[in-house]
Amino acid sequence: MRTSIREVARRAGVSVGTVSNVLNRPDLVADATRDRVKAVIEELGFVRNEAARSLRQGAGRTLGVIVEDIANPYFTDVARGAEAALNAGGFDAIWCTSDGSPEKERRCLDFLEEQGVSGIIMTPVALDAARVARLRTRGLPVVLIDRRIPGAGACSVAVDHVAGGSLAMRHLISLGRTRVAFVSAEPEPPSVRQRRGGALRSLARAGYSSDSVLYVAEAEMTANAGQLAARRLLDHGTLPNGIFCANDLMAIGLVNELTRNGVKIPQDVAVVGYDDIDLASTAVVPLTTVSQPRRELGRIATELALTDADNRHVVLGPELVVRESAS
Amino acid sequence: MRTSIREVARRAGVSVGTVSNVLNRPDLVADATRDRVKAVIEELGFVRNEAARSLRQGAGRTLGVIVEDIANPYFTDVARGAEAALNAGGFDAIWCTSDGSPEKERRCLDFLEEQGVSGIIMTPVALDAARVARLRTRGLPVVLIDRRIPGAGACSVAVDHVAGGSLAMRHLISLGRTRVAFVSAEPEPPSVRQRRGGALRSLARAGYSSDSVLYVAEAEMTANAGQLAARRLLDHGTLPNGIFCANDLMAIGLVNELTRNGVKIPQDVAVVGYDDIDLASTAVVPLTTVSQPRRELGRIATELALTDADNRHVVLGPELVVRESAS
DNA sequence: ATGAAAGCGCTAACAA
DNA sequence: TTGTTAGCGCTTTCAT
Repeated sequence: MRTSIREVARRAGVSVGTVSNVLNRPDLVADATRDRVKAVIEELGFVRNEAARSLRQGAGRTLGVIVEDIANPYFTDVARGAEAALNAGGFDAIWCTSDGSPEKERRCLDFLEEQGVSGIIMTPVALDAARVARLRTRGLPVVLIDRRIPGAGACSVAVDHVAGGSLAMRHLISLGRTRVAFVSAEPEPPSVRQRRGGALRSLARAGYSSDSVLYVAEAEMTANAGQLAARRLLDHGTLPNGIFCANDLMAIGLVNELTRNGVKIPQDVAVVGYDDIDLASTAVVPLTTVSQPRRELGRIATELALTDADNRHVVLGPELVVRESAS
Repeated sequence: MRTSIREVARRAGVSVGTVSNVLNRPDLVADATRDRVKAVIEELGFVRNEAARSLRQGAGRTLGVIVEDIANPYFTDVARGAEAALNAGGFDAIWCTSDGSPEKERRCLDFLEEQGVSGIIMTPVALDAARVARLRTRGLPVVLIDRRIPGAGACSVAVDHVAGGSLAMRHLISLGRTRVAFVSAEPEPPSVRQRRGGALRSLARAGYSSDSVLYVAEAEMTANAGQLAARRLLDHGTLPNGIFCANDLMAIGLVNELTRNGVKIPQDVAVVGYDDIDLASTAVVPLTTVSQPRRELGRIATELALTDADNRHVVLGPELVVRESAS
């Protein structure tokens, strides 16, 4: 059986209230008493029962974080940024993984609500406005990463993907690579669609027709999917001279497959990724990519969640990181 | 304010006990009543307060999982395996990340204990036997992944790393690659030391001197560290003709760097990794590696945790996956 | 089949 | 400065 505050009180010869004070407002307790109680706590290895605490207080000191895919370095980096900020603020994080499934996302939300978290940070998959609105009415701050749900009162932190796509495309254009392919996923996440939109617009603005833009979509956004995309492009006949991938993982799989087939990067094809994950800089051909301030994203999300702001939307600027794969 | 069971009871015109029964033992409740209560629950979006529930019941239906490094695909795969099994058993997981820091590990344990989890699965960093023993006395099952702590009563699930290292080395030997380097980390995790031990023994058994085995250690076990190791080997003068890396991430960074420098893999150097992460098969040179049944590892850990076994130790067998990098 | 009520461990308001 | 106590929301036992 777990030792309770009562047992500590008994052994220290004080009341439960005093033990509670030692735990929560030590300055109210006389030095001698405090030391004695602390010694007993230490001796017994007492750990406060958080269930009772948050039941009593009505709110815990934990935030829920729902991540779409734990295997994707992009998400894990955002998560780390969030956790760091959160710990700094004396909070703890409860992680959940939605695995991109709306069903699992619902389960995660239920779980977090049951746990009585005092805020939720998430990368939404198929979140409906009603559910968010309900959370908001309950006084739960909800911060969405990289997506907005209009009219639900939730905050969001996002990167300007249109700008990011534009950045990537303008770089390809500056290298004279205007016969481009866009490697994406189907269904295409909103953020990726925005990147593509920004890219196409830049192409058009530079006076090039976007008719010739190849669109390759795979089922996922993994290295494996990138490899499949590369195979498809190779089979297609003539290769484009520039490729913009939906994310770095895909770019890595694609670059590897192209390299294996004797395609020279960037000479034959310039490749641009998105995210600037750790692996990007150590790829066979170090990857030119669009950097998203991921840790920062997590940090700001945490701040919004902790301040319980309403309807605040922060947009961060992406940055082009030029490496060998497109230079 | 969160709606409570009382509010549901009031609106449905029943007592709180009945609502509780609808939630937990629906068969005890008359059909009509049950439907009415369920309708109200739906309408109000009622979510059970888990704090109160587990306070009352003394134990929750959640397990704590402490992962060393959320960015390492090895751990995330184990975690996924664990979560799947756990959900199947009607449990939920609370994740924590120790980031390889003993200090943070302690915090995670405190947090999980406070949360009242009914078991802990972890990849220990610097866990002391006393702490584990205390958890065990409290009736908390503790399952360690890939490490044992003698005499604390905790269970463990591990892969036979000596066998794994041996597998890798014997394969290199069969390819005639006996001038080998071992790429590791400093400090060297026990599991990696075992792999190296197995490898060296196989070398000796095959009648080769292990004097010439190069030992390269970096600070981490990341792709970046692998790249640094490759640089070191390149600077060293003559390259070995076989390299065994402590894990796939290092192997990937190393293979990339070697490839960039015109080293042909496997012709000039054969490379073997460890883990068989997703990226291994799509690497520029698809990676020969030792596969650990990671999901399985997670699954078994969960089972041990849920059955509250004592001192049970499961050892799984690794498997050699031959791909181009050593063939 | 349903209701009434005790009590899980803790915090905070109040009393001493 | 310390003690006493109500009550957070729920489950469960015992009546009805």
